[in-house]
Formats: sequence, structure tokens, C-alpha cells
Amino acid sequence: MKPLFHPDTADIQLSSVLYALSDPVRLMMVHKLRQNGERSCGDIELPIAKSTVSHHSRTLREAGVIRTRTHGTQRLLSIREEDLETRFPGLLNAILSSYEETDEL
Amino acid sequence: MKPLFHPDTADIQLSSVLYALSDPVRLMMVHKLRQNGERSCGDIELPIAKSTVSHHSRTLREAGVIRTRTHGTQRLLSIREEDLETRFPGLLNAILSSYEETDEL
DNA sequence: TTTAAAGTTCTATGATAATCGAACAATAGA
DNA sequence: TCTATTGTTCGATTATCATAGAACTTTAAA
Repeated sequence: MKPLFHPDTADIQLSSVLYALSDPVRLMMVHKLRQNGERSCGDIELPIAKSTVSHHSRTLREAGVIRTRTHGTQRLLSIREEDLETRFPGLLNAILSSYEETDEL
Repeated sequence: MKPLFHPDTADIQLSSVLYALSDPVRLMMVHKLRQNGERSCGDIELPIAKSTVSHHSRTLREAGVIRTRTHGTQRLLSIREEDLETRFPGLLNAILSSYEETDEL
């Protein structure tokens, strides 16, 4: 199995994180991951093709927002909450709180 | 003089704000505006052509991040801090604090 | 060893965007 | 009124991206 690239915490770029979270689909993915905890790609209900989910997962992973680990044929996604808090204190919570307070659910 | 469009506070979209701030040039613009207060386009030192600055100003304005007012031949830009705080409490500060703490200056 | 399940990668497409230079518009000042 | 200043808009270019379907890979299960 090919190892998946995850940036080191110190290498996570603010603009990359903001970009990753500026897409409504990806924002919804991250919101659901925080609400429900670690989930496989398929368990996150999304109105798009699975190849598109895969693409978004990769964008979030390469930006340093989520972690992906392999479990059987599944890929389990989770938010890198501690790493993000270390790198950008308060940022993730401010974004997801804003998301939850508005009508973008 | 053509009136410039500014979205109402309630119409500001989170994903649009995140997208607007995900570009390094625009992030720098907003950082400098908060550091120095209201400034004209030309007073914000940027390593890009003035037509490009104008384009970025428009993106920030239409996303609801900045306000633009006319003063003579100048356009004065300022951050919509109160509106953003009303709409997305803590968001702008979390983003700009993150920016200032990292090496992206 | 087949078969099924879960994702990824490839290819293609249509849309959007970052950039610049040139032309244009509006205003202030000489 | 002419001119300089400030910024916008237009046109073109180049690049990136969101999307989907098809083919492929990997693993688990029958």
C-alpha cells in the first residue's frame, strides 16, 4: 500500500488550510468529521461521485487538515485537531463555529 | 461614480470569506489594513501590477471582507471588522493572529 | 480462487482565477 | 482647459480546479 503524504505540523500553511476549507463540500466533510469523529470516505454522506470525494479528501489531507489511515479496504479520515491547534490556535474552532452558526449546513 | 457593491452583513458567506483570505496576496493586504488602518490601494505595498491589486480588492470587497469608499481619485480600503465580528465571531482575529504568528509575513 | 467492496488514479471537460499591459474614467490641481 | 494621478475595466494568457465516469488496486470474504 502506497504511503499517503501528510505534511508535518510545522509545514502546514495557513493559506492552504483556508483554501481547503473554502469549498462548501470540504467544509461539510470537516464539519461532519468533527461532529461524528473518525469516519470512512463512504460513511460521509455527500451528494457527489466517489472519485470526487477522493479528490476532496486528498486536498484536505495535503493541506494538513485531516489524517487518513488505512483499515482493510477502507480509508478512515479524521481531523488533525491537535496539530492544527498547535499550529494555528483557535482557528479551526472559529471556522467550524462560524459554519455551524450560519445557514450553510 | 459607479456605486461599488458591498454585500449586506447577513449575506456574507463563510466559504467566500475563507476563499478570499486563502490567497497570500489578499491575506497580506488584509493584514496590512488591520495593522495600519484605512489605506488607499496604492499605499499598500505589493509586488504586483496595479490592475492585479484592483482585482484582489474587488474579490475582498465582494466577499464582504473589506469596504471601499471613494475619496477624490483614491479608493480607501478598510476591513469590515464589526460586520465580520457580528457575522462570524472570532473568525477574523483567529485568521490574522495565525497569519502573524507564522512565517507568512 | 472468485467475487465483492472501498477507494484511487486516469482522462476529459467546463469553469474559474491570477496575472499583466493597454485603454479608459474620474478627479484634483495647475 | 490641460495634465497628472488614481484606480477600474478589458483582453489575453496560463494555470488550477471541481466534477464525473471508467479502469485499476487492494483487501476481505465466500
